[in-house]
Amino acid sequence: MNKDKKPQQNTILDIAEALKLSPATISRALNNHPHVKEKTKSDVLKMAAQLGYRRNQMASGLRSNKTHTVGLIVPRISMFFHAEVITTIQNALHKHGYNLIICQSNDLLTMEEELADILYASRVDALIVACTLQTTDFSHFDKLVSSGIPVIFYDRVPLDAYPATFIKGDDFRGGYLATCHLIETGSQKIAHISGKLSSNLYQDRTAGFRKAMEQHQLPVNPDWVFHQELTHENAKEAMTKMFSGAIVPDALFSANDVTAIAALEFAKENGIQVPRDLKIIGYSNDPRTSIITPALSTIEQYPAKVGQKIVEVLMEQLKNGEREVGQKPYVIPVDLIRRMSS
Amino acid sequence: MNKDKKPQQNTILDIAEALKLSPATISRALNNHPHVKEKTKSDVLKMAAQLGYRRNQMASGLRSNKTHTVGLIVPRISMFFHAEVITTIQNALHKHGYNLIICQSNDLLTMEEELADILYASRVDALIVACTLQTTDFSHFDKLVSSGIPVIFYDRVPLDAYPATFIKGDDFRGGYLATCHLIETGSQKIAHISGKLSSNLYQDRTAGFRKAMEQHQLPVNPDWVFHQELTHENAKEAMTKMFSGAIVPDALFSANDVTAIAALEFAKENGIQVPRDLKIIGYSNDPRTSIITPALSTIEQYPAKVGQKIVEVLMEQLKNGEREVGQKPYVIPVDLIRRMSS
DNA sequence: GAATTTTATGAAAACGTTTTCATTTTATGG
DNA sequence: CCATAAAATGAAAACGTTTTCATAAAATTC
Repeated sequence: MNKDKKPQQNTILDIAEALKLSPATISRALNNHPHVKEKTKSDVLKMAAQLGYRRNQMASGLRSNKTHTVGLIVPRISMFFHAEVITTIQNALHKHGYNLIICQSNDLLTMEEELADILYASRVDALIVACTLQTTDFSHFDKLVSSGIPVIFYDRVPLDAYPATFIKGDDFRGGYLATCHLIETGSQKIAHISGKLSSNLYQDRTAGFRKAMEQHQLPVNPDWVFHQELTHENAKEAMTKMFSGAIVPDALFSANDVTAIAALEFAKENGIQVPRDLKIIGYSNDPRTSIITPALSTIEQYPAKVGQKIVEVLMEQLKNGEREVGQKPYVIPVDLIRRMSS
Repeated sequence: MNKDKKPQQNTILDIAEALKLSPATISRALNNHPHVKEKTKSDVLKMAAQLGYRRNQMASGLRSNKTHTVGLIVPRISMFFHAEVITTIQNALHKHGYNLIICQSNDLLTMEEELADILYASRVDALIVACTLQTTDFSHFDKLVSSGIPVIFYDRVPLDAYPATFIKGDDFRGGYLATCHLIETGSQKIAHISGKLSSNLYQDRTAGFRKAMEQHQLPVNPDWVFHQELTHENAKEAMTKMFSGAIVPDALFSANDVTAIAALEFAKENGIQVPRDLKIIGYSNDPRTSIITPALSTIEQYPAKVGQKIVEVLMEQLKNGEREVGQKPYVIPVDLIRRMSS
């Protein structure tokens, strides 16, 4: 059909020819190299605009080993928190002239490994990762790290020392705040549904929970603490177990919103009044929590701030080349969102 | 720090040397070229694996004008429907060895234009687009189209003839089904909150609405039909207007779920019983609709099917090179999800 | 077994930049 | 105004593939 009219892209040579300059000078001008006259620079820029010139990323990347592309691995983009973080990252990177390749691991370790490999092969300039919940070994990122490619972990980060940068929410404080809130509103028999302790997220949230209980001299009933995959089904099962006992809890701190929602459903189905008989608080401020009846209290994680920080740190590292390794994680504050369920 | 131990990537030349073959043969073997002996192929593949060889995308792309990367422009990845479509697309493309660059227009036309430009410059092999609601002019995609790059529009597609491929939900049927359902459950005075008619989505959904009304010989009250941005606030305003009149509607078909939720909130706040006094149906089957009380009826759009179809059509076009232009849009069926609000 | 076709390989150019090194031009100081 | 330093430009190589064209090796035909 319209195969003939391929409007071939103008190259640096076209600009060179038009201005009677060498391609080398054009390249320097376009890259704002200090050794080129101001007048020449502006001439080149003008001509480039006039010819609709667009740098060929691949040629440029091949020669300079820079792709101007950042990789991102995330469990699932449909998770509200991640969607927000990604949006912020993308908009910020865009301003700095970087592209973003977003990949989903579907929370599978094998997928995460494969993606790390692919993104390494794609020669991304940097990598941003929110790990799988099962990721405890990080050797699949070694290649990147030892090639000097900045790797930034956020949200779900390695537990032990790993030569990369970490940005995380204040999960300990989140757990602490949530639990204190339940206590302050009069609860004493508090249950806790959390995730597998292989992830820093749940280690910290649970630690915050225990700290608050201890501080208020409240006992933690081991039968009311769950560490399992945080699915709807698992949460309902846990609720069933707890509410078939002789003594039942009067409050629940769920380490994510999905399980808090499941718990609320369970309560409704079983005639348990929320918040009168059972107070519930979740984690993440998922949009659903504000819509369900009664609206769920939860912990706000400020995804936009997380995204902002990631890009800030990233640009710093890309500029300075060398990064300080082994430093403390950057911690983004969290806040309590109080609603009708507590 | 660890600058010294950059483990440089092995190239095609390393394989060539190891096997005493020429780089040309290696390249052909890796690309499964017919003119290379089976034995040689397997030798090369084995050695490539052994050396941990990964093709340099940029070199390959520069020479062959293929990036093995597909661009995607979407209003917002946090919209449930789009998140699901993207996930499907990504997983499918991944199996075919393609990368996906996901970009968000934030529903801004200027952003969409800029992104089309950037992705063109990035030499993506194909482009997938869900337009902005304001996009009525599509000339910013002309460059891509006339360069022979497959462009696939989905969900929000151009209204008039444009030489590209379209994949859309059956919005007319969705509007029709929703309205018929309201009528069949006993409603007669049906209101309709829709979006701006600049988008095919709302043209079609509204057309379906009108068709159903006409077929059942019910009048459409023009004061009860709104064409506005489908935000929470606008919906509440519309509801206020309608329910301050002498006659009030007994059912509402909202063209998206956000406004259906807003309408439900309005009803709750004003003591209007749903579904007794007012039946409500939304559109898209957003996760929130099943969680709100009463659960909202809505229209399921099967985002996974949409994603699947997109990739199917895309791979077809990438393989065959030439695409059939000006053909009918591919239409993905929709279904009614009946819940408590109707 | 020579002539021809088919199959498999190699040499070298090409893709569009960036960058090193060399060279020319301009500015500076005495 | 010459010597020198500084600034601006150019020539050419390089990045790692793919691909055209040529050639060598193997298979086929008579």
